[in-house]
Amino acid sequence: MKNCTKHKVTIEKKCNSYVDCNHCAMEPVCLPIKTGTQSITLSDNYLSKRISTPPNSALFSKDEPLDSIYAVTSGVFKITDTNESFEEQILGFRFPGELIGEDAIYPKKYAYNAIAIGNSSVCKVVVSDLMACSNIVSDLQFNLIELLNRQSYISQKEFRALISRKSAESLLAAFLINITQRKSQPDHVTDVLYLQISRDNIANFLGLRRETLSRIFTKLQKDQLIEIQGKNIRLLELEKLTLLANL
Amino acid sequence: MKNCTKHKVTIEKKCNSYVDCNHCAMEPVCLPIKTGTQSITLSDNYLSKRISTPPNSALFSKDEPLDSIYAVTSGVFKITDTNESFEEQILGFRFPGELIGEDAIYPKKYAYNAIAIGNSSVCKVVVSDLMACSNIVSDLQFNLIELLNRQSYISQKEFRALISRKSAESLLAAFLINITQRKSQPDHVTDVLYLQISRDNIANFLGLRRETLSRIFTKLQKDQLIEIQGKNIRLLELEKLTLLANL
DNA sequence: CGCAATTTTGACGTAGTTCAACACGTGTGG
DNA sequence: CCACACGTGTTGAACTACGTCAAAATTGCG
Repeated sequence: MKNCTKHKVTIEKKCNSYVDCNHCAMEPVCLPIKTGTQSITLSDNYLSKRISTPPNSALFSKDEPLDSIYAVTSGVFKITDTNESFEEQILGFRFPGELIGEDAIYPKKYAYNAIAIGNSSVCKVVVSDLMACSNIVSDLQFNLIELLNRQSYISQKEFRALISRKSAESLLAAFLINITQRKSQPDHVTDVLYLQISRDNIANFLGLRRETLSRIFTKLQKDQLIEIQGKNIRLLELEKLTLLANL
Repeated sequence: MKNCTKHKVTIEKKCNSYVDCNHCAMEPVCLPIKTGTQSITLSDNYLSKRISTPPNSALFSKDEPLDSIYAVTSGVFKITDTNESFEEQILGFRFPGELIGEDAIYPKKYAYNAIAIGNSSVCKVVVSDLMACSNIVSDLQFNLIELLNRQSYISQKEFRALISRKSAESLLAAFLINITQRKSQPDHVTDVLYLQISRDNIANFLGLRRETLSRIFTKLQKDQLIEIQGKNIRLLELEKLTLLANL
């Protein structure tokens, strides 16, 4: 647990979206260890360990054997694959409080690349250690199941915004809403987004050309639905945007 | 376990894609119970129970509280949601050997509707029973984690074929390949598909108009990549189709 | 400052949509 | 048995949203 918090202050200065252990996706796994009487030492020794990741650095790459599961604590990560033409294909993003690599348990190797966007940080949990712990601490295994399901839920939601060949306008609206919800802390919902993600990355993810995305951005601004200042975006009409997102 | 197999013969006659327990997604959960000395009776009493589902019947509906997880044993199911315009939106399909509803553990309610296409059948596992068992049988919980991850892996693969705004041709190629892989038993890969799924459902899932889909189907046939006889489709050039699927 | 990377704007082409008609099979009722 | 409706699938012609290519504008960084 110590490891989860010791770098908190320095990172908060750089990036407003740091999450502490209370808002961390890994909490259900860390928590029983923290409170359980039998295994406090396990956690302190190795269960979760903070790692800082510079911009564009890979947490892991596709097809590498599963080693650890990560929880984002600050910054943003992109989940990518490389297509036959060796172009990057962005499959999703991961924000603070969300997991990365948790879906590699089945084929025991990572299904995608995980790359930091900007300065980011994660808590790393070595899977073999986690499994070893889960044999000792009875609560932990069920928490783990819930935890994996929660991330699966988030990923599915992110994904659903994409399908069904909506118009580019709907796609972007859905994307903005999805991002806003995920970046908002449960206590206070923000309507101002700092999008660390570049237009190119958004366009890639949405399956649009950068030019098209740019036009849609300016159209939404012209229609008074959003206000753009570089990477800062204010959602002016959340209801209208939601309507637009659903076609 | 008895429940998993007793209807086998009758169903095999109607539908060639019945899976027995050895090929069932639920096997890692059923198996330790079958072999473990302590809990044989649990399984026989209630753990898995076969249910037949007539065409267009719903296994469960979106937002219903989580009750059971299902493993498809024959037929096909579609996973759907309803958009703001009350139109059906198909999110995916589930074939024999795959799970349905397994991703509802986190918010404790189903995230979609599950509807049978044609006569189908499932093994039903009540989640509360499963959890109760998993406290008793030590192997089971870890198997469950793997099991959930496996389905998550299958779903993600199905998803990925959709994204990135490929051409309609690539979309259909990717869809056909995905379906073929999932319907093939691990021992023998088929190149002949019986598509229980209607063109309308495929078009809906791929986000295309039925007219467009029809044109693409005939184009692929004209190009000698597939051979169409109603709902039966033979993949003639698997390599070329794979190439096409990847853009 | 100055160069490179990123984002925006404009003009034109195309893939997929839209709308409309038709074809086929199946079930229903007179 | 035919007439008709209805679901499903195919085909044609005009329209449009997005892609493509090219260039300008803006941002960010050494």
